[in-house]
Amino acid sequence: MDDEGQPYEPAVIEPRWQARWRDEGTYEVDNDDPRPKSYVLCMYPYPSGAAHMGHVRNYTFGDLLVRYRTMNGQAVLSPIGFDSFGLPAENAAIKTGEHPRPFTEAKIEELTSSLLRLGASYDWRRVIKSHDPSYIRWTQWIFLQFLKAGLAYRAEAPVNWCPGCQTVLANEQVLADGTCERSGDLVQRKNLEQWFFRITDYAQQLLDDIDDLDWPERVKTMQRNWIGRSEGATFHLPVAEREDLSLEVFTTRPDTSFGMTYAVVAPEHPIVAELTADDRRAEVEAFVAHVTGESELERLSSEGPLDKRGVFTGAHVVNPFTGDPIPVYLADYVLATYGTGAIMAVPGQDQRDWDFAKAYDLPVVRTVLPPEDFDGEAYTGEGPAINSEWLDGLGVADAKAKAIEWLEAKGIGERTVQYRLRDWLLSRQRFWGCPIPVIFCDDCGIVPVPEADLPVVAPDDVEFLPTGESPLNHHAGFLNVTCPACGGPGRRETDTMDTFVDSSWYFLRFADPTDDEAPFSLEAVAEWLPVDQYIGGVEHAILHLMYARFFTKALADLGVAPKELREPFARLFTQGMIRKDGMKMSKSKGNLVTPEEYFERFGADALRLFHFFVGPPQDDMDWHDAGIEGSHRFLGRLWRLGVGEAPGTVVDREATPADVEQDRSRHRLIQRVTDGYERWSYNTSVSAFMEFTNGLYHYLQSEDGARRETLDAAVDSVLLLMAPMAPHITAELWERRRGGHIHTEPWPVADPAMTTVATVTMIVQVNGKVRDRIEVDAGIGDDDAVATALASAKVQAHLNGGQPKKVITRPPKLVNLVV
RNA sequence: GCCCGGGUGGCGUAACUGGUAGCCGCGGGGGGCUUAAACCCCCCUGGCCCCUCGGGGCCGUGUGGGUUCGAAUCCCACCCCGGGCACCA
Repeated sequence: MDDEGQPYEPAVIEPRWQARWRDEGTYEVDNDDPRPKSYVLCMYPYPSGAAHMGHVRNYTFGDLLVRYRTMNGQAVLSPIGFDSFGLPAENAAIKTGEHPRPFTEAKIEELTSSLLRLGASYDWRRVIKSHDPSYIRWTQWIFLQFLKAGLAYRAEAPVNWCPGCQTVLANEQVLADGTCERSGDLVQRKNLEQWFFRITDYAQQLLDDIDDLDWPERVKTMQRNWIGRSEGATFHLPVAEREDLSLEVFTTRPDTSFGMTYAVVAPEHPIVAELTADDRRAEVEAFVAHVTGESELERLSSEGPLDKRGVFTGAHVVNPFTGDPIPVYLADYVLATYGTGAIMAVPGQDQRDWDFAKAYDLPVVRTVLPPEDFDGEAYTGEGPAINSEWLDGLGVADAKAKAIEWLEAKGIGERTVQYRLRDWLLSRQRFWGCPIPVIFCDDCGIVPVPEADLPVVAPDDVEFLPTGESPLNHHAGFLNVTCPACGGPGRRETDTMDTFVDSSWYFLRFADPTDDEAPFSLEAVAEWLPVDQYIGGVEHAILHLMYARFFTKALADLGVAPKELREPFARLFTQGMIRKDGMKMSKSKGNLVTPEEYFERFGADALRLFHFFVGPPQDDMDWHDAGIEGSHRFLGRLWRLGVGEAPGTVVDREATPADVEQDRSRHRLIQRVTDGYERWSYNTSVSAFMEFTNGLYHYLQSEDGARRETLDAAVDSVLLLMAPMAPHITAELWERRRGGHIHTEPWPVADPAMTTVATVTMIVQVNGKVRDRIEVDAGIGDDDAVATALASAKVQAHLNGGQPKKVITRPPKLVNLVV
């Protein structure tokens, strides 16, 4: 590039435009904006410092949509916030003794500057931070509404205790191998008083409403599986020789009840002590002690011999179907928390029951006739009932229905539905979270903090203990309060909320972020919600999305949110993960790649373009930066076109057929790119830009040169179409060429008359093999197509003088001659 | 084990409803510009074979079958990779 040229310098132009968008409030929208409304939201980030490539990918996709829809004349709500409570800040505090707040705020600053440097467009007036007292206040207020409505409750529950984090974990935070997702420690089991949200009240709604969501099918399936609805029956098995006692079981296969040859109870089940025969007591107690002392890992991984996993109680219950007494066992694989904590065992129809029966030498009775060629053990398939008296001959579904009718008629059981979904345990024994706003009083019990006293904010003068225990437990000023009900001495709850609580309503607050009368106004939420397009990582497919859906439904039912608002996110897009060397990119693995160096070397536009180009946005990608330079190179080509420094000749003339053809390809580009943006097919859109730009270089260097008017229209169209992808370079070139602000220009529209092509390459096949390609008129008919095909010497050579037996025509694209 | 995705050049990918497989880019090769290099511009680039150098033939989308005039695309079976769930009664 010579000194007189106008070099492409992203490091100069990008910050200038970023400052301008922020200072002018280009992407600020008011709630009474008259344009059609659209709400585009990327999942708000945990502020861990400067952005990494995962953030870049997420916010780049979101930003394209915001800018694209804005150019399409919509008022786009595009807010950003920070999920700023959480463990990393607290762990840092424990290490350094510094309070998590300044630490967190510094991280927010860093992340904000990365987002700005990326060119992401937000309404910066609406920023939300979970740890901000004005946000804490309303999170606590919502908690109190849930408490009032019975949706929040306190219960003693076996919990997952992480010894490393000194805290309780939700089931979701325990990995499949029984370790803590954060610390990697082995999770233990412990009984503690904890706060829960009654999400199970909404299990059926959460399940039903999945159907209407425009979400990836994969995510919908995960949610359905997580809720895990199963239909069946619960019924009572009277304990033999104990008039007063019965064992309640849940089964999905009441049709197989005649084959029930024993029953199994969870070791933690309250009935165990009463059930156990005296001569078995020692052994049973040893077993229970062993099982409850087991870590989650040991208990779940017990795949070995079953004879160590159960114990006979010495008691019998009566199978109400046969009237026969059957033995009762304890086994570690029966869960106290699912169903009734006890099961009927039908070894003939359930493989696990079969295995247990074999290990303990218990009888097997088949109640469904297996097919003749069946050579397995338990048979779980379809077939007529056998050995089942009045059910014999019925198919599975009919037998189920009849068995349930019988149970209900006898008054010993009923049809029931069970869900795998558990209530949401939200207590965390942490400091850096939203305090749970209740006070314990010896006289009044649990007393909610009066709404006027909110927010309850953790004190600053605290000392972080190396044990990891929350300093709130030792802060007298925070701990000791007067009971708001009786004025007597009270003690504050020191647990804080799971950070998923904060993220369960932030998208509502964005509609009305400074409201100090309510978490948000009904009107503001009605204007913007549901979110039209939610964008985030697939790792949040289950928990965050489930909790946010629950909150939305509960808040709507409580009248806090509009009653009609049943779902928070109408459309969801889950982008793929970025991996490095086959591993998930994460700070803890130390394989984070940050965008800063690329901003410097190639610019934000090149990095953004690379993310669009590298592959389909929903696919996982392995990080490699090989393509970024290519994106930068392409932007350089665009730049030279834009400033008139691309090689070739430009002339003023009346349009020649070649000029018209060039302009047609411009219209096809508009069509192709617009379609690509709608379909999230960004990689193909970039490829269309490159193809088109290559075409312009050829056009310029062609013998006749480029017609100025045609060329200008082509370049301007590319700039407009690329503005959502590469907002800085397009804005800069537009301003230099045309004046004004490209991002407030209307989206270009293709002229349908100009998107068609005059001639098409027709392929001619002989017996399905391509033998010739002939340029034909796009409007060619069957007969002409065949005639053209037969006229081809190449085709004739392959026909060997014979006549085709069959001719398939798909004019103007194809003729296939079959000999 | 069950439920989803996905296997296409050296690499990332494209091919929208079955109709030219490999667009675009990376990497590689060649040429131009330059005193030189970088940048930039142009051309070539799936494999094998033939060739009169213009081209021609065969093979080719994880494997094996099938449907069809025609299959990367649809069906069956299998292999591999990724993700989710996993004693849920």
